Amino acid sequence: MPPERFYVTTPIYYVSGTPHVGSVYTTVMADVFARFHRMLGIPTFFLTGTDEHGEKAQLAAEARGISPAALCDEYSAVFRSLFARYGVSNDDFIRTTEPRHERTVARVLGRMHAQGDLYRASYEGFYCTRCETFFTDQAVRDAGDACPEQPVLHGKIQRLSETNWFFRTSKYAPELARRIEAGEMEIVPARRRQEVLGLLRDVQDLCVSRHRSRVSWGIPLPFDPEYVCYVWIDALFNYRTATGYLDDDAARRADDAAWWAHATHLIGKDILKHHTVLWGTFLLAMGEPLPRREFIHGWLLDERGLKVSKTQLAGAPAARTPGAEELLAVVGRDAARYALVTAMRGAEDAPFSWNLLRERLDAELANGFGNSVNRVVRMIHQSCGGRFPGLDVNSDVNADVNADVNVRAKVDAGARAAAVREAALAVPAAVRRLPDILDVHEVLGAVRAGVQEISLFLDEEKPWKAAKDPANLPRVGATLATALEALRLLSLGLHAVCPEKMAEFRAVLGLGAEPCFEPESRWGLLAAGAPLGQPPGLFPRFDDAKFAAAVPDAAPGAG
RNA sequence: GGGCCCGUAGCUCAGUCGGUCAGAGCAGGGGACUCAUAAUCCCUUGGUCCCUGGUUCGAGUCCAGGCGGGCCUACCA
Repeated sequence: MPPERFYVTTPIYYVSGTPHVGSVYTTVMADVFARFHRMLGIPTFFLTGTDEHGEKAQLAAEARGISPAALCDEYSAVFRSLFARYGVSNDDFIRTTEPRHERTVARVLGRMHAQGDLYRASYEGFYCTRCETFFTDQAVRDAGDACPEQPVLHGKIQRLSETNWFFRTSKYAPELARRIEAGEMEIVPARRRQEVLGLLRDVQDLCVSRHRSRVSWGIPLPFDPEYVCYVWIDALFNYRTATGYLDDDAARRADDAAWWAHATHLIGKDILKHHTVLWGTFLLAMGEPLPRREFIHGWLLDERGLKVSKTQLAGAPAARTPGAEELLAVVGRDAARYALVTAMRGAEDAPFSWNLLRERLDAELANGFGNSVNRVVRMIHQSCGGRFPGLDVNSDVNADVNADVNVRAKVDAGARAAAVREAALAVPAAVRRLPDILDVHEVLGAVRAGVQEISLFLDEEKPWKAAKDPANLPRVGATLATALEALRLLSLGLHAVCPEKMAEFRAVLGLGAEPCFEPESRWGLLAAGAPLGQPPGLFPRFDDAKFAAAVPDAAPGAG
C-alpha cells in the first residue's frame, strides 16, 4: 500500500559563500524521491530553502556595507538559481527571514515559555564568532587562542560570560527515546538509530538565545526582547511553517497536520543530532508527533578524504572534487543529477571525483541506456520504415517455434525475449517499492540489468543481419519492438533522475513528457504502426573539451 | 577522553539468521561482431575478506584487543 501523501524536506542552507556540492547532493536526492512519488500518483510536497539569521550573516553584511536583508536576498537567490538549473522541482522555497516563518517561531517560543520549558541561566566560556559556538576550557586555554575548529580561517576566540535562555531538552529526552524505540520515527539507514539512542542517553539543555547587543539579526524572543532566538528553534521549525503550522487559518493548520504525518527529512550525518535530539524534543514540547522518517546520508569526500591512489589512470584527469557549477557545466543537468545520485551507496561516505563520475556516466548512461536507445531506434528506421513494428508479431514468431527445423535456436530466442520482458518489468516493480525503502539504487540497478538484457537479446537475434532477407522482416520487427518496449519501461526508472532526457526519449515514442505510471508500467503499451521520431543523442560520452573549458586547472584525458 | 560508524580484487562497492561467500560493476588482457555514441557480446588476469587472538565441526560473517579512517561530543562517568 503506497502512502497517501509524501512530504520531503532538505535542510535549509545557510546563506554564506558558494553552495557546496554536498548541498546540491541532498537537494537532488530529495528531488528524485519527490519525482518518484509524483510519478506514482502520490500527492507530494517538496520543501527546501535558506537559513538566514545569525551573527555570520550579520557580520558579512557589515563587512560589505549592506544590510543583512540585502545580503540574504543575494545569497538566497544564488541557491535558488542553482537548484533551478539542477532541475529541482521544489513546491516551496522557505526563507527563515520571511514574515510567515518569524511569526511561527515567535508563537512556538511563546508557547514554550508559557509552559515553563524555557528558563534563564548564565554561563561563561570561550566563544568563536565564526563558529557561533562556545568551546570548553580544555579545548581552549586563553582568550586570544585560535579557534580550535578553524584556526586559520576563524582566527582568535574571546572570553564571554552571558545570561541566556535555555530549553529543557533533558525533560523530553526519555520520552523521545521511548518513541524512537517504538518506531514512531523511522531512522534510515537503521544503524543510525542506535547512534541516536546513544545521544539521547546523555543530553544537556540547549541554549536557544543570544543577547541582541551581540546578535541583532534574529527573531526577538517575544517574552524578552533583549534576546534573539539562536539557530535551532528558528531553523528547524521551517519544516512546519511552510505547511501552515500555528497558522491563523484553520484550513491551513489542517493541511499542515496532514502533510506532517508523512514527513521525510533528508539530512547529512553531521546534523543527525540536531534533527533527532533537538527537533524531537522541540516537537514533544509542542505536543506534536515526530516526523515519520529521517534519511541520513554520508559525505561526498574530496581528495583529502581519499586515499592517495597509486594507480591513477595514465593521462586521466586528477581526482579533485567537482564543484556544483563545474559539474553542471561539464556534463549537463541530467548527467550531473545521475552522477550525484549514484555517487553514494548505502548512504555511506563516498569519494566523488571527475574520474569516478566519468567512468560511471560513460559506462551506464552513454554506453548503456543511451547507446541502446540509439541503436534500436536507428534500426527501426532502417528496417521497419520508422514505425513501431508491434509486439503481436513477436508472439506469432514464438508460437510457430515448434514447426521449424531450427527449433532450439528459436526457443532460445523466445526465452531471451521473455527475459527481456521480465527484466524490463522489474523496473516499475522497483519503483513501486521506493516509497517504502527509499532505495534509488535498486531502481537504477534494475535499469542497468535491463540494458544488459536487451544487449544480450539483440546480440542473439542479430536483427541487422536478419534484415538483409525480407522474409525475416516480421521477426526483425518483433525483436526491435521487444527491445524498444523494454527501453520504454526502463525509462520509467530513470525518469526521476534524468527527467529532461527521458522526456526526449518519450517524445521519440510519441509520448508526453510526464509519464502516467498506470498504465505505463505495463508491458505492451506502444501501438503497432505508430511513427517514431529520430534517434535522440541522449547521453554523449564525457566531453574533454567541455571539461577543459570549465575546469582549467585539471588536464583531462591528455594522452 | 566518551559515544557511534567504516576498513572485502587496481577503483567503487554487494555479501540477509555463522555453512559453494571469496562476488558484481568499472579498469586491465585476449577474442567475436559491426545495427549503434571507438559501441556491444564472449572469455580472462587480479584478493592475507586491515592485524592478532578467541568461540565453533566451520567466521568477511560472532567475541576481545590492536591499527587506520570518519562523524558527533565532553571543563575527565
